[in-house]
Formats: sequence, C-alpha cells, structure tokens
Amino acid sequence: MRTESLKKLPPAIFLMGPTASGKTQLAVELAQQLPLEIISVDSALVYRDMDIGTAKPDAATLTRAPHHLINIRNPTEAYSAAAFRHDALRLMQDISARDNIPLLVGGTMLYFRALRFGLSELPQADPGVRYELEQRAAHLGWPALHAELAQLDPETAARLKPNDSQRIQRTLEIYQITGTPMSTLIRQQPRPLVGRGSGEGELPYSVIPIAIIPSDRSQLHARIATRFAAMLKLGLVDELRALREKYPLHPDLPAMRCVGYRQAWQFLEGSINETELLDQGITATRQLAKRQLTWLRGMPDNIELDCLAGDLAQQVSSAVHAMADRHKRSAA
RNA sequence: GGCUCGGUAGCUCAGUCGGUAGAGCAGAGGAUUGAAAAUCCUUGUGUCGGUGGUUCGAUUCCGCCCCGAGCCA
Repeated sequence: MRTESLKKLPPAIFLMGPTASGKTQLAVELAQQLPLEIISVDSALVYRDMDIGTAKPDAATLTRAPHHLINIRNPTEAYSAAAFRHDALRLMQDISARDNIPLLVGGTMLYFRALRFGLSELPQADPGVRYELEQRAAHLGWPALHAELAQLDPETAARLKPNDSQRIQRTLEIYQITGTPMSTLIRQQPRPLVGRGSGEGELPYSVIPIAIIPSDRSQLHARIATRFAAMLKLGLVDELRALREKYPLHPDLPAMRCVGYRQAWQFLEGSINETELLDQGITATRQLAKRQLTWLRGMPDNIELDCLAGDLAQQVSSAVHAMADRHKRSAA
C-alpha cells in the first residue's frame, strides 16, 4: 500500500551522517554524476562568515556543486527546524519542477525529521517571552519553572526533566502565547506518523534515506581530532575575532554555541588555554557525532553505508538510478 | 649516592584511624516538535606500582625493589 503511493511521488535523497563522515565530498561527487541539486541540512552552515569551524565547502566546491541553504543568516540571527522545513519544501518543489532530484545533505537530524514527518502547528519563538522566562529562571532555577509547568501542562512536564531548560522554556512560551498546553496543541495537530500514508504534513516525495555510519567509532574519532587541529591551524580563532568585530555577538547566540566557536570564544576570553581549546573542541565534536548517531539508529528505513568502507558514490548512484527508473515507468 | 613527596578508573585526583574504594572529566547508551553543532537523562571492578613481612584479613602498617618529581651532595 505504501509502495503504491511511493511510485507516484518524485524521489528525494536524504544523505545523513555524523560530522566528519565525508558527507559533503560524497554529495559533491554524486551531484556531478546525476541530475541532483544539493540542499544543505545543517544548522551551522546557514551562517555567513562562519566557514572554518563549520567545515563549510569552499568557494570552488560551491561553484562546482551549488548548495542551497548555506550562508542565509547572519550569526546574530536564529534559524529553526520550522524555518528549515519551510525553506526546504519550497526549494524541493522548484528542483523537481526543473526535473532535478533534491539531494538533502547534512547532520542536523531534527531538521531531517521535521522535513520528513512534519511539525505540529505551534507558535513561533518570541524573544520577549523567552527573555522574561530566562530572567525568572535565573532567580528561581529551572526546576521551579518545571514545577510551574506541571500545573499548566502536566502531560508535557511529565516527560521533561527539571533541568531541561530549553524545552521547559519552549513549553512555557507556548502556553504564554496561546493559553493552551503544548500537549493539547500537539494532539490537535499531530505530526504525521511513519507509514501512515500521505497525510497533510507528510513529505510528498519518495524519500531515499541514506545513513552514513562508520563501522569503527575510533576511526571517526581520529578524523575528528585531525580535522579540529586543522581548523585551528587554518585560523578558527582569527575567524571568530573577525566575526566579533563585524557583528554584535554574545556567547548565548545559537551561532556562538556551535562546536568550536564556543570553545574559541572561551579561549579569546582567557578562560581556557590553547591546549584546552584543542582538547575541548575535539571532545565537543565527538559528542556531537555521538548524538547524531543516536538519531540515525532511531530513524526508520535507512539504507546504511559505512564511510570507512569502499566507494560510497557507486552504491548511492545505483540506488538512485533504480529509484529514478521506477519513477519514470510509473509516470509513463 | 642521601633525603622528601608522589605512584588508586582512559585522564586529574579524593579516600580507606586495617574489613578489597569514589568524584570530576573522558568514554558508552538514551531522549529529542520554531535555539538542535542546542538542551537534558542514565551509566564507575579498578592486579589501589611490584614483592616480602605483621595480621583472621593489607590498597591502607613495616621492609626491600621499580618508576616519576623535587631538594641536598
């Protein structure tokens, strides 16, 4: 039943993998062999002037293989899963209209999930409300706000931990804006579930989800260490210095919480030394990779490839050809 | 060569007035609905440097040895 409906949908490739797994290189390779257009799925690559620490593809690569959704925000601005979903859906429509196949590449798994399975209809972030909540949390502590939430939205409070500042803040924000508990809103506008057919919010594409998973974690760790050391040599700290001159930044901005930039900021403030910068940058990157792998394990239907094994491009290419043929036949 | 202080989890260290030990970090697993490279949860057995001795029992006390740091020659 599901495959019947899939045949009618245009294909889209999801290329998901942890940091330092070689996604970008693979995507660029594929884009040169197939009628693909790359959409970046990365919460850090959206930022302008943050190039070294985000391992952004260089100008030559971007000319050869253009990426959508790179350099679309200033480091002072926020982006979001919802904004991504909106932007990506619009781009995918355009790409399909050009008879190309969207290739979504990146490591921000929440964005992948939001795109594929939708988001409930919830209010946008409100900086004023968030600021006020933060002030109160600074006085009372997050557990106190969690206790408050237990009165307003017991269902959501029950699944959140008392220290989960970000989610407690978000849930209280939703309540303040709408006067309705988040759990109620979600029930009214459920996210389409996997395999439930093409609900309103479900992605109108037949997705080829490819997960790049290294068979040997320690080899990924080695690559991460090498890469972060290289970023420092390339001038990550200078890049941040320049950013701070160009934009009115502070350490709580989403952009400044990115792996590498956060540690470089601490280095510039003098709270850590050069060795600590190197060590903590590597550690933070490893921890990021681990969380990304946790996401991937929980995602359905992934075609798993090992980035430490042979020619990935060949394997991906044949999977895409098969899918494209099927699509063409069903359209004819 | 002599003296002093160290040698305990992958790392930094705490501790056991003698009953085989625990923090932080790292690592691992998990959660994840407009900040997600974020935010949060769970998870600690290791010849307590080696070897003899005292003891019912030694990682703990004593002797010797090895290693490291420092001081004196």
